[in-house]
Amino acid sequence: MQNMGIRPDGYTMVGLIMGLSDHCVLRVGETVHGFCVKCGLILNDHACSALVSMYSRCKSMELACRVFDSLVQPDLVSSALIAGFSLAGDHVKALEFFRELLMDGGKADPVLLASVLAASAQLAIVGPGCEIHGYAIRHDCNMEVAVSSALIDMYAKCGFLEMGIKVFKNMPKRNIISYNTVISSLGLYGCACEAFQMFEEVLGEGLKPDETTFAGLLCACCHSGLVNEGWEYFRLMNEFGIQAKTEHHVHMVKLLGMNGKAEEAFDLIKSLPEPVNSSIWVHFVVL
DNA sequence: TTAGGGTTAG
Repeated sequence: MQNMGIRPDGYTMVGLIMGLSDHCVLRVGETVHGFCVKCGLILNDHACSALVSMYSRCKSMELACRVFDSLVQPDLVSSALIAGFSLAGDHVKALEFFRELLMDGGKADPVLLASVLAASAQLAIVGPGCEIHGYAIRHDCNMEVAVSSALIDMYAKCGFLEMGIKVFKNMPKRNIISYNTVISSLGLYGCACEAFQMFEEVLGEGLKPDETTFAGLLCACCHSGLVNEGWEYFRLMNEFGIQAKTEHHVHMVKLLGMNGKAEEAFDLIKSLPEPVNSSIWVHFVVL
């Protein structure tokens, strides 16, 4: 580009950084960032968020914090850093930072709320989740699909499935993620029939089930020992054009193995190509 | 005048 006499600007560099985020190429990301600094390119909040996000995805929180600390007006990039901590597995820090943001007079939008709710869910402590729920109600964004879905998951993971179901029932609009969340939650609590009903609702609503929907359904079958239903959903994936991944096979192997069908589980693993089945054998051996 | 951060599963 430079050879053609065209000078890359902030937009070009951010485009590059965003592309890198998905592949977690930390060294290249650092080079691009260094180039921006060297050329004196002014990066605004969107650009800095992209940088913070890129470093977070690479689990390089020190560098993410360094970008954040260099900001004159850090407020607008806080969300990226909070999401980053959560992504890097430091949920406690994500919640601490969120609290600090609010205490400093900052505001949280639905995207940030969904992110901190996910952090609370991972910690399985209902207190912060409830506080965030209250904040969402006060700021009139508890009905946002992402916020509600994160609330369902948070309540379910904290041991309050009923509360999660209540949130789900009050949702004015649902997407496949909301359904997936509730299907997985029901499955984990051993409520397979209710999870199956939810799946029927997905189809009735004209939504397209995805890999996660079936992972939730197979997990539900596994928790309730429903072998026939498990096979049914496993085969149904094909009809929806979804290829079974490792997690689907793991659920099936566990389901079969724990219900006296070790031979079927063995045959299922054997039918898989070499690199795929090696990670699944472990689950068979554990059984 | 284009560029950020988000919810399920694993």
